[in-house]
Amino acid sequence: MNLGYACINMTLGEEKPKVTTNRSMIKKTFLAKGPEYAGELALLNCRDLFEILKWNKENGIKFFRLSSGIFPWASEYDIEDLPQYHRIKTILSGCGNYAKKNNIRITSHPGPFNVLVSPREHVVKNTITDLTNHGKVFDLLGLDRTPYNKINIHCNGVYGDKASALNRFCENFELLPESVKTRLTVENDDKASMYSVKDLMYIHKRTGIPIVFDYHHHQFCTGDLSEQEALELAITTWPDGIKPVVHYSESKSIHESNGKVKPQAHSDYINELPNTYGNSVDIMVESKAKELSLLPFVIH
DNA sequence: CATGGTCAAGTGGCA
DNA sequence: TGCCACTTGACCATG
Repeated sequence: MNLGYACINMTLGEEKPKVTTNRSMIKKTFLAKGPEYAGELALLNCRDLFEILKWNKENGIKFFRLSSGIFPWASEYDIEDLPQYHRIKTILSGCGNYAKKNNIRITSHPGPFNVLVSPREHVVKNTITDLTNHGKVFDLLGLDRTPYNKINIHCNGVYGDKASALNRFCENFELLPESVKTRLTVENDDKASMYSVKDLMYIHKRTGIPIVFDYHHHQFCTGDLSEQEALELAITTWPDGIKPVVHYSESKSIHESNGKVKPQAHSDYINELPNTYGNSVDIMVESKAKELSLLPFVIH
């Protein structure tokens, strides 16, 4: 079992200059400076990715979620056309080799704007663009084309007709490139009206993609399954030889005894690890304090 | 140099 | 109707 954290390393983020893979810019700046400047930021982001991977190795952390912001404004240009492309390619290749050599699992979680179930054509088109860029970056890293290196999304929409939406997911899945289809996973939601693990089984049966079980979300959208039932149903969707991933976080409102905070909000730290009921999984911990929150649980 | 207002994208839920 | 939360705070104009 490996514990992972998402996108940001707080420790390195406090160094000067700070180590981060999230350099970006507002639209106005992108329009003024163009993809060339985006490439400069991407190059720095990629260099810092290597620093974070080294930190992870030195601190016994073998699971990390890559930021979706590593290439700012990636939807507006082709990564291959950046003037820094060859340098970026070399660096990412080095990052991927380093991760593989040290058994660091890298995954990603593209944002809520990715809506493969949308009835609106331009939304699906934008989704395909963003997911394709994630697949490209994973290919540049030389990561496996399997859900070991997953690109994980939510459905992100119901439109009052879940069955139709699920169908659109499966139809639009076929429009994705192999770099994405081979890595894509889908995660249960944190709203009762949305998709439980049970709902997502329809997608798994039609496309074969695995389901990521989120413990925290499950509390708000059970699909009438117990935690153990939902977890183990999700686990059945993973291919042989690839350890399933689960997401774990604790409720901020419980940590702070504050009823005003939405129960869905994540806490800074975690008090415990989830019950895996004896199953072997990798656990992505989603907490505000990032790597700091999992250090107490990491065995060196 | 610190700080606060503002920031690409889609959707659902809530005041 | 408008804000917030979600993958993740970070950018940048102003003082």
